[in-house]
Amino acid sequence: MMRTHYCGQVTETLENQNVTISGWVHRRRDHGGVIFIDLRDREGLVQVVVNPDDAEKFAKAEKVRSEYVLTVQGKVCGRTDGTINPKMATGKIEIVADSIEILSTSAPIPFQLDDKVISEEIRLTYRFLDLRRDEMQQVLRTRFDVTRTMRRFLDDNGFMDIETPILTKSTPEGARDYLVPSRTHQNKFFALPQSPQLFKQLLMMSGFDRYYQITRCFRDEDLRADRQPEFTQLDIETSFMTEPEVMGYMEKLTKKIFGEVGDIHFTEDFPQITYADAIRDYGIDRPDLRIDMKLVDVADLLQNIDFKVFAAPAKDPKGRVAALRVPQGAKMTRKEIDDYTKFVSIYGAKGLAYIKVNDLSAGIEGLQSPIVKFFPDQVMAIMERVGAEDGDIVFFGADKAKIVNEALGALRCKIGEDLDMFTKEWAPVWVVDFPMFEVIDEETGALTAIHHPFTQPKATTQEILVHKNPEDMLSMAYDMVINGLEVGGGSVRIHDTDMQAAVLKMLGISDEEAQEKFGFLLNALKYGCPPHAGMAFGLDRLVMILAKRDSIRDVIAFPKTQSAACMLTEAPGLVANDQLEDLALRFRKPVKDAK
RNA sequence: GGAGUAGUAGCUCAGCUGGUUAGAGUACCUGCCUGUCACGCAGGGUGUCGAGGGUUCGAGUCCCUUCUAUUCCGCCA
Repeated sequence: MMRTHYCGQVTETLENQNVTISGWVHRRRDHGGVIFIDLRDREGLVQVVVNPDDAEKFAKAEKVRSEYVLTVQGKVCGRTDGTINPKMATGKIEIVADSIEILSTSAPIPFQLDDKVISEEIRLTYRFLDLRRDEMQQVLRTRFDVTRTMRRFLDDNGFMDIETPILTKSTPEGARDYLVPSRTHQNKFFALPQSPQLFKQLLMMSGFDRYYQITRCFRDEDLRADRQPEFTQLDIETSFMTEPEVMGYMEKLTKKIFGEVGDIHFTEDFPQITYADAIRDYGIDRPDLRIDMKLVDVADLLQNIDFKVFAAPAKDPKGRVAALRVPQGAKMTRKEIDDYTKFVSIYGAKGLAYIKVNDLSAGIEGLQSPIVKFFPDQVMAIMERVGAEDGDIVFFGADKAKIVNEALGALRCKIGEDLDMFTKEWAPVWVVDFPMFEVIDEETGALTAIHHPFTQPKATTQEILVHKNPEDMLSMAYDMVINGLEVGGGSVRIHDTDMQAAVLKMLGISDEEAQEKFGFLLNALKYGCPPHAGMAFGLDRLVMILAKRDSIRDVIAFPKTQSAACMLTEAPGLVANDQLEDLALRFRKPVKDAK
């Protein structure tokens, strides 16, 4: 027998019993006449004592090194006063070894498991060792707790887990697809799913009412701390449910996950904010509501001043002039302001004007700023509108609305973080009333769907077709945002052939293309489609915030690097020529060399 | 595609304005040690300074190119 108990579970309740434990040597302390071995398994550590009463056993203990794998048989003994280790869960006892078996030796490992800093490059190259670290063991356990809670909730509420294909069809719009060449259909390709979107809609048409799946999705786009080329979604779809009903279920599920896994209890309904309000107040469609600051429009006050930097965007219908008041920010140094100026330049902002509020009662004399001289008559009205108080600093953004929103929106979070302006630990919010379309080409007016082309607009089919400003049309889409992170999104889907055709038409997708790319869906719509709606949660992101990590790489067992490579397996790799021949593929010059 | 940061011993890092034989902690190896728990003590080995090129009497240090990791912009319904 190799194990009667997990190392971490041998406690004083087992005193005087004989146990067999197996695990890794976490540390060995050799005192010459007695050897201590901390043995580790997934449940924790326990101290093994090896006495020199048996030469063979002792010789083995002397040979043992870190990360050897052992089976130890011995008696659980209470420790005497003074040798108890209160830092260990098993510190009141130790196992006095009767026998030791070395199951596997280990070369010295490239880093120590309790090193506080290890470069990510090394961690990912030796991920199997990195995952031995307690931190990573905990994170993966949290991840499992989350999926288990999800499954329980959904099972209890009549949802069915149904699998959908991984080898599927490339669809237009959206992200770049990962492609898989077909051997049996040469020169044709499968695509890995960006999400099971169309399949889950088809399942609704098949009558499976309430579906869920914890499934992998693939998008061949550049990576970020919260974006991997393959990531996991909790995918959900329901039939015959209204928008509020679906959102209600999703909110309940979310509360359950946070409650059970994180001991974080959201007692109130998640607030809802419209997309338009989110952009106006926070400059972004996934506001971090832990920070109280808001953007304030001041364009109307500045249209007729001589200061072109402000006046021009103030008059431009596509421009925006907004202020961000930072309470007690006037103590910022010149260098800090310069750094923030540099920060907003990332988003295309050409500058970052500011006014330090030293003494409001002194009027304009009490303001310190390089720009007040350009609009002395308006400045006090602006101070009043933003609610300025002594000791504040007010930043200004003036440009195209998109630039102002992104720059001040990002600045808001950055300053909130730098000055530790968080007013609460958790801030969930629903963002609703997304626009249906977005203009992607100013010249041609070409549209793209903000959510996806199967989202139901808040309009009739007729209205869709004759809408003069399609970019003003709203959709029945909703995002769940927690602490400024989009953790999930969904929508009510189109369940009517004509409406779907109308939306595709607005998107400039021809009948032929629509037929070729998702004719199967359009066809299915003809045969009795229930009203349906759903949502997808980003599992990695949920786990990331629950585990308080800054990157989803930390909550994925084997993640990819920023260049979408796996440091452990060295994927992607070359393949044999035969394999290419089977697929009727051959190399051409890499795009880089061809230039 | 673009901007920033980093790359020196197995690991984490120091190495200033260019100057002799590149250091520290830790790991590792050897010896000693019967109560440690990051055990202790003594001793020991150690490097393609990411790679390539250049400037210089001389480059870890300066310049150029490049690779890798990472953060962000673009991109990601």
